[in-house]
Amino acid sequence: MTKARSGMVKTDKGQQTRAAILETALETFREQGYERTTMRAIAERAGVALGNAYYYFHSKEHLIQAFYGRTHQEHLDACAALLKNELDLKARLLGVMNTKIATLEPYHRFAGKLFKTAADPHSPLNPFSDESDPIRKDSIQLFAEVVAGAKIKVPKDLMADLPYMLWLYHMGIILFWIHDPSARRARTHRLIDRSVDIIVKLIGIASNPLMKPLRKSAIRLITELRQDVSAIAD
Amino acid sequence: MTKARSGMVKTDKGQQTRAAILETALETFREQGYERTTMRAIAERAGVALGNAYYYFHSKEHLIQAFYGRTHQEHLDACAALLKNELDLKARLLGVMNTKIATLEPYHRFAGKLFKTAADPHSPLNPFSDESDPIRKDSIQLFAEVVAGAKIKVPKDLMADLPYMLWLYHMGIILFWIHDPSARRARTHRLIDRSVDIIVKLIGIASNPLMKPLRKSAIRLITELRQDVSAIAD
DNA sequence: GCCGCGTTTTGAACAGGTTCAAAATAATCC
DNA sequence: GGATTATTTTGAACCTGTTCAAAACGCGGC
Repeated sequence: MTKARSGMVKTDKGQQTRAAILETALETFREQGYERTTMRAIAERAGVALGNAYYYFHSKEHLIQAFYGRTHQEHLDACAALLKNELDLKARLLGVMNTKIATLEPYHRFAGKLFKTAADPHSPLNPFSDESDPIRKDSIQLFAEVVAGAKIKVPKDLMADLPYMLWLYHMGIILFWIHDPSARRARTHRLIDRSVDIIVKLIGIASNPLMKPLRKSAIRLITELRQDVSAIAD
Repeated sequence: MTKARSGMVKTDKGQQTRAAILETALETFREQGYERTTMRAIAERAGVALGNAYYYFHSKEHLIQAFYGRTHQEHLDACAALLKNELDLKARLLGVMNTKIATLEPYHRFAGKLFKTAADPHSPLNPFSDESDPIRKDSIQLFAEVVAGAKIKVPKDLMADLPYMLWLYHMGIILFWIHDPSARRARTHRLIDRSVDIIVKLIGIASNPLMKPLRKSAIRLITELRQDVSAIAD
């Protein structure tokens, strides 16, 4: 997660410099927002030369990827207890979602710019990109646990793709959150309440044998969509 | 649609200059892509000074909005016949979607950058922004016609929000299309086939009286989401 | 100590988006 | 027509992300 992603850091001193730049960057992003933070400012504040920041991070955008990893890890930790103790699917999903946006909250200010760059198909920050693969896998895994640990019966076929579907759903919620200017993200929370309720109901309905044909084609669609998306890196 | 959006153009000569810059810009975008097209190149090719381009378009991104309007208009025209003659909902929706991506195709190359900027909540290009309101309304209206002109019965409550839902769906497809590198966008077309099929089935199922409770809460969710999103401009 | 070599650091230079004050041009009024 | 005002046009200057060749540093081997 917070691993060095490149072969450029060879010494301990290098690690420290890299860390210092990253800390300074995230700190400044939180304070000033992404746009208003210049690479020169980061370098100066971190006590290194401008070029040095580029030695460790290929671009300003690359600084963002560290943010992904960090908040994801925080989120995992914050969810651990809930996932260990709670058995009700609805409560589990609700908890995971609310925790997620709580984790992201300090960065709401620049989250917009973040998503902006992430939406670019050619950007390595794109959540579907190869470079994002580890975190994406990890993130989907989290939703697999949400389902697996719940006392609920779902058909095998649905079970297989449900984690991915929930991950997609969670991306949608984040997108909404980014655009949500309401106090304490009240609207996002309300949206989560409502949508989680519906999702759980839908899972129930979809599990009904009568729904098998529709379920099948929906799953097939998702499967294909998934393949397609991951095939994009060519 | 293609109306001048600012109070800065007062004379006929001004209109012409504005148009020239816009044409040159879109042309160059198509040829070179968005990133590789510099404002200096646009200005030079259009035979004006650099600053003049900024007199008519606040920023490079603002040049994109014209693209929205233009392709939307093209799409409307291309759909007119179908919507007049076809009665089957599935065929109507399928046609509108396939036509949409056909219209966008010449710009696929820079569509990524386009969406990238559009994803920024603070960008006027954001499809949910005030500045995008006219086109958005118009676009949703198109889907209202898709439904209204079909020989199909849907409950009133669903009818009210269905156009918006379909519009959201169509945004999702565009997002996929942007990321789709397959030859002749085969995957996007397949996704459209599959998803339209499911949507039509879902509409059928949701219209069942037994589904009323779930339908109600889903509609409520969408309604709120919609309000929220449009309330963002504050 | 000092040489060689890989790693890290530096800062100047470049590129392209953006701003702005001033100049040129067009429209309006007398 | 001339003066006044509004609109359009210009290009130099600025800012910030990015590149790169050269310098500095750290360290094992002698």
